[in-house]
Amino acid sequence: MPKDAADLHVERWRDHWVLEDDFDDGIEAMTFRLHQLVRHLRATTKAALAEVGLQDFEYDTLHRLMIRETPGRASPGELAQETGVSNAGMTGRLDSLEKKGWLKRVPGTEDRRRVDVEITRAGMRIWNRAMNLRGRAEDEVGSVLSARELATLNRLLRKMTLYVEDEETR
Amino acid sequence: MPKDAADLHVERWRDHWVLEDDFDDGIEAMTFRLHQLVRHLRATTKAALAEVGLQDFEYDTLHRLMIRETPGRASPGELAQETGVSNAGMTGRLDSLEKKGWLKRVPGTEDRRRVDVEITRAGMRIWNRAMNLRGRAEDEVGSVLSARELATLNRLLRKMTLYVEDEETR
DNA sequence: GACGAATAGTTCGCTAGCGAACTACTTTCG
DNA sequence: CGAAAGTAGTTCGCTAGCGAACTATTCGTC
Repeated sequence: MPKDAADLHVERWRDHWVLEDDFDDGIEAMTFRLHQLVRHLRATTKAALAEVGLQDFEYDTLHRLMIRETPGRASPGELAQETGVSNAGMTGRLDSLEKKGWLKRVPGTEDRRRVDVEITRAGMRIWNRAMNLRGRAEDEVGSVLSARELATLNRLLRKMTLYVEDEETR
Repeated sequence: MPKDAADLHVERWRDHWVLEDDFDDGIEAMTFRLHQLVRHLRATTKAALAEVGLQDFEYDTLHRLMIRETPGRASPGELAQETGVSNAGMTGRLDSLEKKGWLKRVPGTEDRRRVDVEITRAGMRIWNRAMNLRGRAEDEVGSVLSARELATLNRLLRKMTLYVEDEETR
């Protein structure tokens, strides 16, 4: 079986270190691979988005806005939470996207503290184009797995994400 | 079977959108979960590292320096490549770590363009403390899987990382 | 041996994002 | 009903990192 960078990493690890707390090689390798895959996905997504003139934080924001239960509409706080960006960071993102005409801020009607964020037609168009490109970039990595393997992978990942989601609601 | 955020995401996706290019739900869910898990791992690692007074970019740099084939010694260019940070970014990281006394820069002997980066005793001590804490944070997530499941997960992840590594050496 | 190309690392101007503090508004409690 | 507490979003000063341009050095070719 060919070795990837995580295998080499774990092997070197064993060669060089006597560790206070024993590390689970399997978990160490898993963590290494997860980071590596996400790093790759980010890079390929970034390159794909550049083709339509979007940066990844722009796409991320428009995408999160569009895939909500109320598509194309959210509050800044909701978007901040769903993207994992701080409220201040989301304010900056919205400033930038509003300036480019891809979304607009509307004062909340019932609660004057609130702002409603709405995507514009221009925003929907560019999001749509970007999404198709990004999907293809991701398909390349996923396509090395058979349908059955992909289902197994998702079942195992879900086991961890359910735990993570539970942890995050406490 | 309980549903995680990726399942809900894919379901809503189907409800709302007729898409130009068909998206593979399995790949979409996988991508969503990978990002979610890495985001969680980053957050838990960050919290753990704060206990010894390290920021994640500091730990990342010291860790990459220590797990090399030449532990504790590398060039800035090598570290930049292995961490995925630009040369300019790595220069800034090294500036900061050198200032704190955790590593030092030594002029290369054979090639005067080069700088050798070496970890200090203080750097090794703080890295060691941080690594134990980080390992425990990661173990929590991985421990929801059985040993057999972890092996299966790693086998499927490796299939993708081998593809990714191949792509990146072209 | 000289010159151009390539490489290693740094500097510079800029950006996306953060934490803390702020303003404006809503809710809760006495 | 008014004051205190809490919430929504923004501002501000700062940081980690980037791309481009730079300096210093090495290598390759003629």
